[in-house]
Amino acid sequence: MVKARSAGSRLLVDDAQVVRASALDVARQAGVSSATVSRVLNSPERVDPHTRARVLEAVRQLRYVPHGAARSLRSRRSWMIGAVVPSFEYALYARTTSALQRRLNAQAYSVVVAEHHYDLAKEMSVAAQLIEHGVDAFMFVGLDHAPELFALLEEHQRPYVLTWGADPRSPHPNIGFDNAAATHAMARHLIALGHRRFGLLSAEPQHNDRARARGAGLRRALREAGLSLDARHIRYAPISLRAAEAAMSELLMLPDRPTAVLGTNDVFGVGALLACRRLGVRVPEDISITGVDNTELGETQQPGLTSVATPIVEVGSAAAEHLIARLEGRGWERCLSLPVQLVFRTSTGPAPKLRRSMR
Amino acid sequence: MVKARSAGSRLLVDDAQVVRASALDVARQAGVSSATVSRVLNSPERVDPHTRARVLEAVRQLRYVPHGAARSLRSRRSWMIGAVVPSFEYALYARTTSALQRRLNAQAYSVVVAEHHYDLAKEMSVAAQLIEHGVDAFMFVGLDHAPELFALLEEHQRPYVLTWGADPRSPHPNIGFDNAAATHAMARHLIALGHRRFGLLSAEPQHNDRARARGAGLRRALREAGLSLDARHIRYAPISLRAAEAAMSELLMLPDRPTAVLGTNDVFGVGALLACRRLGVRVPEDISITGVDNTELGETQQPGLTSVATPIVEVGSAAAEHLIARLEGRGWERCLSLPVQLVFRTSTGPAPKLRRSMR
DNA sequence: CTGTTAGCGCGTTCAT
DNA sequence: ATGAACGCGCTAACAG
Repeated sequence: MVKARSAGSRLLVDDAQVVRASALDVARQAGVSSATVSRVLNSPERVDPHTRARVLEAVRQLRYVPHGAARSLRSRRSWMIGAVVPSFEYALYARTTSALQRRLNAQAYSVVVAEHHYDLAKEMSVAAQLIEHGVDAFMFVGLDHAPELFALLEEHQRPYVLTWGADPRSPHPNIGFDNAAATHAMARHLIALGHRRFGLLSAEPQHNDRARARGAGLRRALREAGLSLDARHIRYAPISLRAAEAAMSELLMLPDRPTAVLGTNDVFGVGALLACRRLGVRVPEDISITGVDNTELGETQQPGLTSVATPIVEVGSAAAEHLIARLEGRGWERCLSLPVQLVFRTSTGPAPKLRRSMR
Repeated sequence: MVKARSAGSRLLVDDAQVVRASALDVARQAGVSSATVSRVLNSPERVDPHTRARVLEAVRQLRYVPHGAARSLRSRRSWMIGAVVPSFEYALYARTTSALQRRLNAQAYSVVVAEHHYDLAKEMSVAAQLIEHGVDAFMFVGLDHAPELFALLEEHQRPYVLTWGADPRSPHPNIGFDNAAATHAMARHLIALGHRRFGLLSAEPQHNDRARARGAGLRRALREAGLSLDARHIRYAPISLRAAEAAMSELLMLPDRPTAVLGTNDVFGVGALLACRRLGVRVPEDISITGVDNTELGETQQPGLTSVATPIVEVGSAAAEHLIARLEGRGWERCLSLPVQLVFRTSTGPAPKLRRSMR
């Protein structure tokens, strides 16, 4: 690469720009000092309108782009926010990230994303990497995280917000919804339909508070109805259609298989539908299937998957608001719980044994 | 915030760390100079194993995290890569980004993502924002971009690679697949099944080379078969199930509606299936429907959506390889075209008029 | 193999 | 309202 600029030379408008223009170049072009250029960009009201116009014209001519690293080094703010999510598959967390980004971009923040593929140690290391890159604040998914992660955030004084879960008693700021209430309501609905034998299809609950809370909601509803969940009717699997379908197939082979199977998200629900389809089990006549998160994947199945609509987009916007408020020194809430809503479709119906008597 | 460090004081291991440790702190702790600390971190082989061990121990004790902004400012590399995609919805581009990130993270790069929602002016402005943040290189989706974008990249000497399209004659490095060939092959398949009246469901082709190429592939196959595409059988719509369903409903209302409708991606294909379902049109008996990209959304429909598998994950990995090679000064190819493959499911069948004679 | 020195580009004093 | 001078934390260049 050619070094086109020699010490003291002026970078004229029509120069071949092999080196990017600096604030000093802009200053010379406008006949002011670099301090004034900085002021025009960061606190324009503190500079005379005429000089301001001259500077902005020079900025335009030289197509000056401030050097973010230098700015960050000096001002100790990078205007970057880290979003650390489990995965982009199935567009679940991606939709939250997208909403976060939309809101933050409007305030000139950029979003740096990283996936950890449901590995909390990996989550810790990507967060460290992002801190090194200087991100000002973080959004994480879920309430379960490595203690070392919180220590790291504390040590580096980085604001953060946990999402996709809501716990008023948590010491960590969180914005989400009541995962247990979602499945609790769903289970009550199924119990009212006469179901007594339930199955659960879930992600591994260890280190995954969403899966754990969603399972707990089901268990609580059953307990309240004097029922219980047979351990043989529980299957944990990775979050993928294939794995969910395989797990559901196992449940269907059981001699006393459940009449209602609750998936802790729509991927499990749809995987269950696929298994039923392949094995010739009729839904909802023979068995009822439900999901959580109300995705288009579930909505478009036949039968349509009964699910719980979770406010995953709103969570992203609210997380952005929260972080902006903190970075600007404004007040903020420690916990925000947004409502969920059951969405009834045709994958649920009366329990088989009771069909006749309920008609 | 308390300033815990006074000039010249040593930051001991058990100090309350209110200020993050700097390379100088590590150097003092290890009894070396800050330059040696830098060397241990950036070219460890150039430092004596004993000193290296002492430095690393100090790094560990002080939980030192290098200051990325200072490093970027000095070394003129940020170790950040920008990934600018149209959208995260439907996990299409998200899967490519995810693969890119997986590969780049392994080389200590972080990925900064931004969406432009199919707006090339917005794309230009987010790219400028990312340059300001100092990203070293870019991945973009598609071959169509604002000329100003390329000027900006050129001016700032940022390597970039275009993806999801392959054009050997393009001056811009690109990694993707032959979008026209995908729909061309699909159309030939449908023609062989006896179809003569085709419909096209597509994203707005202006400024969207994928949509344009996919439409062109269909047109070419028809031309080669002595057929043509009736303008009334073409519908452009935003990429969403709702919009696709509405557009398809219009086609179905036509007196001489097509017997085969090609969606330029699976979202259009599934939207078309939904419209048929709602209006009681049988697939594939009354009409054949196809998509592109072979998503699980299409795969799980009934009937399963015939589609074209595009190597969107491989494109992400290859893009990462390409950028790493360039950033490390190694050689690289200007164009890489990966193969696509038809995936036959049950949304396609013989054209209605020919059913009897073909059996 | 290691230390000294200088400066990356900006924002922020403190002057005027 | 504007300019001069300094330093953020790090790494490249050079010397030893």
